[in-house]
Amino acid sequence: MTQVRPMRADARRNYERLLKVAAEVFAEHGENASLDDIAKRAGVGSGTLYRHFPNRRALLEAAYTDRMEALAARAGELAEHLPPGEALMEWLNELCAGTIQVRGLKSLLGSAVTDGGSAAVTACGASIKGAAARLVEAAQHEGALRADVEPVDVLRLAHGVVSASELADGQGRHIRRYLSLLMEGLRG
Amino acid sequence: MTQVRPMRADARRNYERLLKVAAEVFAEHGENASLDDIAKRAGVGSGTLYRHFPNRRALLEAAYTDRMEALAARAGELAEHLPPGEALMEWLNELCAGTIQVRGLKSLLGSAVTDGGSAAVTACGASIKGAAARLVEAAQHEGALRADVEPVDVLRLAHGVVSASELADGQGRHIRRYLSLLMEGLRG
DNA sequence: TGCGAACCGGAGGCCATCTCCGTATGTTAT
DNA sequence: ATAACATACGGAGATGGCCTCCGGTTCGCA
Repeated sequence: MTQVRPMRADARRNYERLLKVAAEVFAEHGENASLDDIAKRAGVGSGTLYRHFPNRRALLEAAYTDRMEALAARAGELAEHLPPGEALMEWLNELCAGTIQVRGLKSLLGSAVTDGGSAAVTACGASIKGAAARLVEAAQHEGALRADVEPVDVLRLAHGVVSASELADGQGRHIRRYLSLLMEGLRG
Repeated sequence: MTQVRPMRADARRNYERLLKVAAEVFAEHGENASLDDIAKRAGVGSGTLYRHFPNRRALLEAAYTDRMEALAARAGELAEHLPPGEALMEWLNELCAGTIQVRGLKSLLGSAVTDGGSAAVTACGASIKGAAARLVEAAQHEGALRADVEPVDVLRLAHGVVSASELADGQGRHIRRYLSLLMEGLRG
């Protein structure tokens, strides 16, 4: 999957700048920020942007891969220090909080758990799903979670909690409450 | 609130055509359908559209008022024939199903339960909230619902269930399941 | 029938997305 | 060092959506 030939130096420079700027702009203005504006702020023509990232989603994904991976890694830490049920709850809480804070992350997490979407399951989407699966299964094994829900259901419902919370205030003050309501239902 | 002078005949005609076409187009293409396109399909200049409906939201609201009112009225019927808890569940189910079927209704229902949004609470938003309040309070009175949730929380969470369900398949096949999970949590 | 008020239509300004291709720059071999 | 080639750049411009503005039309009333 690595390039046969390494990227040209200028290409690599631009690629990196775009990634950095995109992360900032998406976080500030949300996932619908102007791509031309991102290109401009990166000191690059729009053609260059579209060559590196064929569409908005591709750029969004590339810009937030690291955050997604961090979130996935966080699941492991929590699993070590907390009982399965609490670990799941805490992880979902951090996931939702991150989703609200970093505008633009939401649709990315959403598309990671979409069925009929683009066939290509992105790497970071897989990480998140893997992390969720481990936490969910551990919780189920311990009886802290009903057996008839799948990890992907949990992720989707967490996404739903974020949506619900956004209606309330946009700062995520209701996340914890809505999430514990949800967990109550998931407990069985 | 009624017009001092009745609308001119041509104005009324156009107004009505726009409403009809808008309902169709929003249902088909979602809330982001092209307004110019709606105007064109209604055989009207875009100026005319914007004169009657200053912005997208206004048109959306006008186009779906009847559906919203029907949904609100449905709450009363269900309350008569079912015990409170089931009535609420069933009503939420119909609400969510309608939200998915008629693309464009979702954001309308969403903004009805948004806090920091436009100050003007629309009439149909109030109807929906009233209907929800009655069902929720009846259910709480009977002990079928925990006492520390407000009607608006329930509506927001239902909106969240729709979001979750949309990630799954776009036809709402998971609504019932997700909703009963939610209700489980809301029961206390 | 004629007049004023009400209303219409669509051209056009603005902004965003995305493509295309002449030009510039990095890279490699000599 | 330099030539020569592949690679990448950039920004003009096509397309399409939003919304405004105003010359022209139509309606309704006397």
